[in-house]
Amino acid sequence: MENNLTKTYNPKEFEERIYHKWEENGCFRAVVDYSKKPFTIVMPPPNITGQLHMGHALDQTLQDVLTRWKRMQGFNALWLPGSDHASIATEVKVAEKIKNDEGKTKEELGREEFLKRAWEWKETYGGRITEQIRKLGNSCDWERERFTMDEGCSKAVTEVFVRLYEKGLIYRGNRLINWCPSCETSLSDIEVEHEDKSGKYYYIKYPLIDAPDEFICIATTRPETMFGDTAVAVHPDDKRYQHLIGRKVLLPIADREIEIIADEYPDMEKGTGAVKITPAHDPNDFIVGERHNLEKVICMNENATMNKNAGKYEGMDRYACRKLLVKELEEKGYLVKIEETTHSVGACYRCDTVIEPMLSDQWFVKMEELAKPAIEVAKDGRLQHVPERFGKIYLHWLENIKDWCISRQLWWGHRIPAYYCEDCGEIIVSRSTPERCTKCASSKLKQDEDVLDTWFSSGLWPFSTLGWPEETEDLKYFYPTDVLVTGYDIIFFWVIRMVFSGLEQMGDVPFKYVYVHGLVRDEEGRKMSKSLGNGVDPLEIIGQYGADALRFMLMTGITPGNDVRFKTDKLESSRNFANKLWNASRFVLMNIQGDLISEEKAEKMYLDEDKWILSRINSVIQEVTTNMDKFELGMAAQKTYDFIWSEYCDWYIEMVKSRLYGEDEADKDVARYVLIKVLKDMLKLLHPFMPFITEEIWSHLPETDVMLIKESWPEYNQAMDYSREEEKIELIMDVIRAIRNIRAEAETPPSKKLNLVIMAQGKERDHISKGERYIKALANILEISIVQDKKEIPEDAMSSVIRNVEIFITLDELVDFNAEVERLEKERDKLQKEIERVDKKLSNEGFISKAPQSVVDEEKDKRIKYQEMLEKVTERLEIIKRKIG
RNA sequence: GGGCGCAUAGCUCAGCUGGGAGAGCACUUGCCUUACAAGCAAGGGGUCAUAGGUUCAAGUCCUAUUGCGCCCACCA
Repeated sequence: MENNLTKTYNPKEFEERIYHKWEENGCFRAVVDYSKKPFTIVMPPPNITGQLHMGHALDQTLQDVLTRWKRMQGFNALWLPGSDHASIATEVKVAEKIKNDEGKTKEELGREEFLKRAWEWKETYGGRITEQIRKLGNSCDWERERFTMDEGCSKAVTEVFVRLYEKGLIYRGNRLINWCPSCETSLSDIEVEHEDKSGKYYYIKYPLIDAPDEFICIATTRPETMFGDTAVAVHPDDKRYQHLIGRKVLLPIADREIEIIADEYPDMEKGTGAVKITPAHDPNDFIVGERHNLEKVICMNENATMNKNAGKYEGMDRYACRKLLVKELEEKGYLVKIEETTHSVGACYRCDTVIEPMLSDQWFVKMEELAKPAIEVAKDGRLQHVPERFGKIYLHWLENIKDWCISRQLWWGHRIPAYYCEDCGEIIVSRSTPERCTKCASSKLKQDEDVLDTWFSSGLWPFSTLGWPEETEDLKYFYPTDVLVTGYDIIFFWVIRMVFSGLEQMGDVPFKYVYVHGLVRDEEGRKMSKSLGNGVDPLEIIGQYGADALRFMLMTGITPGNDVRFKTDKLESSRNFANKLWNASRFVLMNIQGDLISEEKAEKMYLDEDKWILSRINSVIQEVTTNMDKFELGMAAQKTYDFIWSEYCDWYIEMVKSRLYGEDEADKDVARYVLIKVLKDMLKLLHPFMPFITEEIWSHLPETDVMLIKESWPEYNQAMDYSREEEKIELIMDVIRAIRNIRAEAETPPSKKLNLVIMAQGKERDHISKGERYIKALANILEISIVQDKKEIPEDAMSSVIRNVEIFITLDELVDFNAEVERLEKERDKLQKEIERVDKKLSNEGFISKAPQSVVDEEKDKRIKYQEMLEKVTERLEIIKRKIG
């Protein structure tokens, strides 16, 4: 047993040491063991693009709290860590770095060399991230660390691709996709962020071929796409245009003939009711084009410059073209008018460039069939969202799902396992590189240049990390995982993909619960972002306040699904709490020299306050466990905090001091026993939230050979339920509070010892006499006399009523009776008000007959209690009033 | 256009299945009391957004309204 805690909590002294100790002792390791139930969480793999931010700290702390808690509960807890290659995001970063360092573009460098640099990047930043995860205290099984592009995960990706292709669920198609002209790749629908922006409506005349003086007027926000127009559509019911259907117009500038067609698509109320149809550059127009078999004319290049179909505008950027084209249209009399408008514009989620809908050959996943089982599991409860409302969002999205474009024109990622025969054009999708074309036997095969959407591999994470497609023991034992913890911002990107992938490949949900948390916002409530520069670095905070304080700050006062605000205040208060616990532990350690007595021996000698604190921690254990079961982690942390500070420190330690400093050795032994016992339970309850400080204190306590991380979670113990006796100590506490109150109001220095007279009968008298020494110590009282006769009440005293107990404090100086009257009158008024309120309730027929008996009885008891108190206060008032005339 | 969330003390937020309003910080007063000034003790401060409804009883459930925020959607 050691007792060398420093005076102030200093996390730097032990956090790193303790983490090493855990790791060295394999505390985070989880291996298949059928004697225990598994509890599995796979870590949402952080992107290797940079370093951890506060969002990660929140996300991971939640997971670590759950993991540590379940581990203590006896589960075989596996928290599997890893990182994500983050295809597009990393590629952009690496390209930037190459540009800065070497002044080269990635094309100049070449694919192979570029990938080499990307792997170097991964080594550097991946390593940095794992170090950060360690600093947070996270108890993940490092021996199982994975990367979305490691051999196993890559194998899983190929396997899934091939399987889906063979089932006809992956297809290659020439469709309209979202194109980022800056990243020069396609994007899936959810990778496009829409924002309302102000723009202009351009009304343009398209003259009729057979009647050049007549024209049809269309409205568009993107005139430059007119080079891709292949029709003008009007609604079949639109009377204005009936006579024009089937006739042809001249596409101005482009000098091409296009037909006016009838289609349900145009809205007669909007614009002119006539719409230019550009199937290669607008998703709606694409559909109309399909219906009418229209030609699809592409008028832009991949970098969003105009192509040869734009004639003299070829090579010009789309916006430059727009400007000049409008000018030309105006000059030539085609422009009718320009209106201001706001419309939704889509931008790339990585680089914020306005996306261009483009017609392109891409790979897609057919979603309808895959979505069905994913919908089912959410409906039948096999998959549950915490909080529930996210289940609705999940369902709504799945029920309206569209095919998923999975090919990306990038280099960093899983290359698509499709090969094209240069002789016959056959497409071969294969697990390994084929040697010959399966159709014409040609050996001239070329692999698809594209890579897969990064979320394709993330979607397989819960089983690819456990060894799939091999049928590993791990997979059998740990899958399905238990909880997925993630932010609401990636439900669509990630959660849904994992669910349908898991159901399709594994035949079971990838996890039973989805715990959804919010974002970490800055002190002003703004989203933390790089562009605002308002991000807070978790490592800096850990350096300043310690990992435990950061973790606790993130865990308290939060509710699932809601955003958390980063507050320095809250951080300080968490750090102060750690310090409080630290010092309480120091106090305990200073007072427990020697061996502890046995439980049997202690049990026989418990005093009231021992029973009280034991009973209280027992209740707290029960409540906190219930909260944890319901994912109410913030509430669990709060209750633990309150108990430690307001009950153990503020009351129990203070009460026990008089015993520890007293003469009775047996009494001391019991106090020591209880102090340690309760402290140990507190440390256990707090450990998931503050693992470092609790483990450090634990190591100094007697009889702690097993590390706290391996200890079992405390359980409710019927034998420790002294709740019926709690009122004994609560009465003492009330008396002490009342004395302190009087003292403060009388402005008596706390150092001044006072004499106290208490009038009490029956069991209260008994309780108080047992608690005399605490009253003396905690309220700084010199002498207490407990009386039963009114005659013994000192005349010159201040008084207060607690239940049916009256206390009187005699002061050396004369009591200011006028002030005393005022004080008592306030007390009386308050009691009268209470009685009135209770009477109103009790006189309500409905209340008496319909409210539960226990509630009614409670009110009746109150009525009696208040009445008694009121009588006493009134009587006292009369005496004083008489006295001062 | 559809959906969701929030509105509680000066600030930031808790408040689970309805039964006398809470915490942290800030504020006032007094204390360096032998674990802790990163502390101790005592206090002030709230018609729980508004209006209805259900109920014996509503911060809590229902409806509507207002304000703020978010998500989804093919508004040419």
